[in-house]
Amino acid sequence: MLDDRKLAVLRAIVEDYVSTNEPVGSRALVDRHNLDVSPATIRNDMAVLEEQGYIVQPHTSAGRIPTDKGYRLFVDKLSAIKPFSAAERRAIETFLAGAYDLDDVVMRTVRLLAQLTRQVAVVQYPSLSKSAVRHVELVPLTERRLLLVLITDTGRVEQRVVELPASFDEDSIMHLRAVLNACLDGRKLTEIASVVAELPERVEPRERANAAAVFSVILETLVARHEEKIIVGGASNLTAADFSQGLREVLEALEEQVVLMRLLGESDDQSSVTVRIGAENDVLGLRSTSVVAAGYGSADRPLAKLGVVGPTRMDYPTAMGAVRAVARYTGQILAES
Amino acid sequence: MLDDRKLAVLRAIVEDYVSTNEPVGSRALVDRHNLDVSPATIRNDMAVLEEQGYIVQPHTSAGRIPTDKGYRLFVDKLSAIKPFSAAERRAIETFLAGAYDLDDVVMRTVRLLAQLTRQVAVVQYPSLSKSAVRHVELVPLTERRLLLVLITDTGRVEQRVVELPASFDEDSIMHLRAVLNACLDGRKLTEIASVVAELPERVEPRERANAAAVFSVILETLVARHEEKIIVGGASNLTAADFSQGLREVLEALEEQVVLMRLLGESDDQSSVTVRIGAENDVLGLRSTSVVAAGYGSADRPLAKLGVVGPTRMDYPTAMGAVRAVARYTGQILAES
DNA sequence: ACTTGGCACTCTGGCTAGCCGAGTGCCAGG
DNA sequence: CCTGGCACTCGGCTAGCCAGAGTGCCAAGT
Repeated sequence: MLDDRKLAVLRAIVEDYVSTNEPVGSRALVDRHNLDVSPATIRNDMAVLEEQGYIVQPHTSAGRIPTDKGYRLFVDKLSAIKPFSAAERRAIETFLAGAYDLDDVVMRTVRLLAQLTRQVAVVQYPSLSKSAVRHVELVPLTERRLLLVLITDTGRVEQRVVELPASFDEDSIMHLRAVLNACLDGRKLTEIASVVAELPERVEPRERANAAAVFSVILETLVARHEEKIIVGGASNLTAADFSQGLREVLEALEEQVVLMRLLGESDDQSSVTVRIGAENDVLGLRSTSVVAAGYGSADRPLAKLGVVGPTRMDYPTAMGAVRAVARYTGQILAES
Repeated sequence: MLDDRKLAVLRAIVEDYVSTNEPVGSRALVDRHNLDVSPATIRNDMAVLEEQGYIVQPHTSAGRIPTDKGYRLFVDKLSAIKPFSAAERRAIETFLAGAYDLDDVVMRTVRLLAQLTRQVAVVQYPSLSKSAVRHVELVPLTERRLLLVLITDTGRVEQRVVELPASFDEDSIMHLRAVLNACLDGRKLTEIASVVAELPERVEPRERANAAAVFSVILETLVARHEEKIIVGGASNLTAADFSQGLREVLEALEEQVVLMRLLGESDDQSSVTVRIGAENDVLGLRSTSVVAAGYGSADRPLAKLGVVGPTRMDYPTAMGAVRAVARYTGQILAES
């Protein structure tokens, strides 16, 4: 259907358009890339590409620009992920290695990714549903209130206030704490539901009411609606690419945790880099953006996702390279701790 | 210097310009507000106001717009903070009351503030330096690593990884934990420095090396550089007001924690609402924005700051009203827990 | 002394017309 | 199948113009 030269033409169009942000014409193409044919030939090729929906012209007698479909073909067949040089990788590694806790790792990751790609970076905290419990702590707040603190093996710390039906004494808390730690330690959060169900038997009858309150908080807020935390950085990079449809919608979408989850979550393949182009993100308001995402974590233990969001007119090879490299190193850092 | 009518004119100019975003001329003024004088009179007044630096005209023969100095006078003398209706206050209260932990309170606050003012909202977490320790927890991670978790009375939870010089056993950790809790519980973080200095005496000699590592982490990361956490919301509201100087700078500034701290921190008066207009924020890049901020927390116990950032052309009375109301209720909610 | 109406002046913004250049599509010939 | 040529179509730029808004100043009125 499309011979080699036509594909080369498409690739050239994408590359030129990404770097210049201007519709690219037949003449410019033969000049910039060394295609050994005349502009007229290119024009014929472009006519075919347009007919097939890979490119369009904004107005009659302007150059062509790629469509979502064009970018898709480019990403799938015409480009290779740009690998990072040794120096760059070392820079990434040392930058991330300086972090002193999970919050810091995530913050550094998002900053780094934004800076490397000059796009908006999005990083999800290690998913609760994939984490295991390392420690549970109960801290008395007032007469009838406890602070439940749950620490996971990825270093994430979750806290919830528990309202108790009855007042409590130090001893019963100690006991409850011991029971919780004994039973939950090392368990994945996804397994906890069943474990907790059996717990009531293991506490004194007179403490059951309070214990039940604690258990239900664990189940409700930590397991059932396993809340995922996502942070965004580099929003100022959005101003560089002038969006056809308002910048406003994009910013709004990026403030919605739910939307972000969908953006990252949709990528099915856990290990490698996935790209969603334009309308492929069925999020209204992000129709003119692309998402490059990857999972991070060690191979045997995926933790969560991270990625960048930018205009469809994006330097995909570089972005994919950066996302892959950062995901890799972030996974490493977290595995070590 | 400025008689009553001139002040009224300035007020009218500010109000009109804020609502229309267009330079306001003498005719429009007499029409919209019921000043019982002719446009010519207004023109004379405006000439004086311009000479004194309260207003300028963007080009010859356009209307006038207020200068920073003009807004300053308006805020100080010509406007009253717009109080919220009972219904509005009730809405705020119920919205905030639904929160179930500190993170949630802060998140709701920032959302609420952004929505009420249609500006960018900025909320600082309860300041560590003003918090007291409620509980300290040590969780073993690996052979040589501990996770130090510190819970404050404002519900804030801080965590740090501690690298130990020697391996440890369960007992020594238990002991250290007990010592820490006994000595630090209830202490303000600012007092801790002196307390920690005396601690080494209270641990067994053979545990001193590890204990010292823990102490130094407490001092370094929690006390010395008492890190303040700030979150931002409603950035999409920036797109409404088209900034003279790039939106980019503003977004960049809002991503810098340090800058945000300065913005909020500068306000000296703890209790009431303070306003910084344009160049009064000596942050480069925020020269064309104003900051309306207030402290929150109960009267006897200030916790931190919150506020909104918007174009100098801002509805100050409403913004001040919203900031005051939200600060008040957030303070209340946190005092209760 | 302040206010007022009148008047001349100065801009900006929008509109139109016209030109240039870039780029295309098509066609006939190699 | 490629190529050069050619007519055609637009977008963007410039120039010129007009209308409208707004001002500053002045002389007269209260």
